[in-house]
Amino acid sequence: MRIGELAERTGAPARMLRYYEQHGLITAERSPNGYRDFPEAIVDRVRQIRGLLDAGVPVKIIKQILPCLGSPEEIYFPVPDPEMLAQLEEQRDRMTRKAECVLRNRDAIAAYLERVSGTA
Amino acid sequence: MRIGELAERTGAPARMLRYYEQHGLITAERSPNGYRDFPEAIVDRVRQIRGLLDAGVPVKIIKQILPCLGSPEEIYFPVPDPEMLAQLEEQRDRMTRKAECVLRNRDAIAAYLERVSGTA
DNA sequence: TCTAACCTTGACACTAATGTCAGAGTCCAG
DNA sequence: CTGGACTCTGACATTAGTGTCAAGGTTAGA
Repeated sequence: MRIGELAERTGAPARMLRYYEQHGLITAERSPNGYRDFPEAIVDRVRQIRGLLDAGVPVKIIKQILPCLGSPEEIYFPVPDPEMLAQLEEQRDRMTRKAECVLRNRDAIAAYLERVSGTA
Repeated sequence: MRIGELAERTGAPARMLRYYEQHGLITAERSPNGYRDFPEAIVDRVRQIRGLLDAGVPVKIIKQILPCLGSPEEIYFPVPDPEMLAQLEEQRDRMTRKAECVLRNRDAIAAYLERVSGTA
């Protein structure tokens, strides 16, 4: 599919799709006319990227962790570089803390809303 | 306490503390010499701010939700503005989705690490 | 008293993620 | 075959969060 359709289906502006491609988050074939040609599967990938971005995970990190997610059959398990493994472990723990923090504060908001609605 | 001590105790550079003050996330008295004078309680507040920022919550939102968290006895429950309540509800749901997304991807990383360590 | 360490404000720079616009090529539909 | 819709690249603008530096005031200690 072309970039317009992908944009429409994912909600990501075409500008961002080019940006993601430029930064190696997604790849696209090129039609003879130079237009990007995305495979169907890219839709989910873009949704995942958007989710991670929205969750505050920066592009650099997403690029690192994307290969570990989805389509595991595509992965070679290419003698995992120990440095990268360390980064992944750190990232995992970081995301744990991040989630905890978000949930803690969400609960605080929820509690506040409870109190207010109870008062009303 | 002065800004240097606060910076040291929170890990936030003094530059950022001024930034937070400028954006209304924290407040400080002023000593006669013009130096900021922070109360003890600000330490936790700054830690909370840092946590939220690290979790990808922008300053604007933090400013909105901070009054709802901590020290509830300080809050007047000032006829909660319905528009703000709506924003808070949206923020709560947003944070739920955010946490889910982060956890989902963290689990994917964890699973990957499991596989690799199992293979090793 | 002088120096070092602290504080002040203000300015400039940078990165990440986006928006937007310009100029040019492509393609379909009338 | 022409106009409108789509695509391409590239450049510039913007916002948030930070880093850093300059020029100056304050203060504590040798």
